Amino acid sequence: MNKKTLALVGFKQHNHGDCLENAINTAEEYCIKKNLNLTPIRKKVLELLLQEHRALGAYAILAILREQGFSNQPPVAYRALDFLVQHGFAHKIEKLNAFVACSLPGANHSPAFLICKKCNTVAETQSSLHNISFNETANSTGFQIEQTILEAQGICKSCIETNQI
Amino acid sequence: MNKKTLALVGFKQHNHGDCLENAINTAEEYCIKKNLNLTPIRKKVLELLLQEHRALGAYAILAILREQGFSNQPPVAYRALDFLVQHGFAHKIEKLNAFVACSLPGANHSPAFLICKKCNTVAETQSSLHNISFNETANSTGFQIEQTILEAQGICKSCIETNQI
DNA sequence: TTTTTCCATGTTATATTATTACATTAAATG
DNA sequence: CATTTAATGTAATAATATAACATGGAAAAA
Repeated sequence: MNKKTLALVGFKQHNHGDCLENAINTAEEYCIKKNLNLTPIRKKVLELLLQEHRALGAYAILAILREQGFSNQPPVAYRALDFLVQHGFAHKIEKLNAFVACSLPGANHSPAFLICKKCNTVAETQSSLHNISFNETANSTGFQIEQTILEAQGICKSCIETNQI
Repeated sequence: MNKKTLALVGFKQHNHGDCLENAINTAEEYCIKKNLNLTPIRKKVLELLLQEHRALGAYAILAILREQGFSNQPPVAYRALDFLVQHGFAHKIEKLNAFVACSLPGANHSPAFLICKKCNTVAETQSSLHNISFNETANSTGFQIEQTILEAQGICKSCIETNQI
């Protein structure tokens, strides 16, 4: 139904079939190595997220799960998402109360996101490259950072260009 | 009830009575100058937020409003908060789905926050000082940023010290 | 001055997001 | 085989947020 072969990662064109397949393989290998249990539900949710380079709400995911025969109670989605987020396969976009697949799996990252308001694409980059000075400010007050959220909302290049026609 | 005279701004001690009074005065002057309507509800909500250097949820605010004789339907709180956020008197902390008074009023800022998980204090600093390289990354892909969210969660100095006893 | 418009608020209803608590099942461990 | 543990099923509800329409009152227009 959503079998695009070309989409956008960070607003860059790429072969989306490969992108998805690679990500799933990486996740599976990682889970084997770390002795994590990538159950059918968890894998399915990861696949759903990977099909989009957009954030999906828990209830959107739940609706798709139901179509595919899984139970459709909220905890089903939230538990799978918790697992994926906890192990770095997905991220929560706080601004949207929604979730995206991780685009930089394995990276020991604190991610940063660009969220396009027009097409809803979410692009991921490394926050650690950006927030050095923020960390320094925090440190200088003795504050110990555990998690940093960096999200920018705006309009992506392609939407700007499309609108200008 | 919550009449502390000493509290923390950005984890720094200060006279909180003055802090609150100054902020209200600044807001009132700004509203006169800009021809904005700082109605009783809006002013009350701003005062409630200013009394804390913590984030308050809309429903916590609503409960206090009710105690003080205002209507207690959700839109009452959300409208006041919308006004305050829109004009820079308050900010939404996305991570908490809650709101804080602006600590740097007037500054043409994009704010950044340090959120202490122990005491719930929220300290505000200027994001523009930090996210330059993030902006550059965005610009280089042609993405036009409209709003940047920068929030760090962790433990503040005072809570670290307290716990170590 | 009257009328109209606009803005703020009141109110009802409902949508959306998230969690708690307990039951059941299946796999892993002893 | 018995026991423990992890994952899932299920019901109920909590917490956050918005839509839609009614009312009131002040300012602007007539």
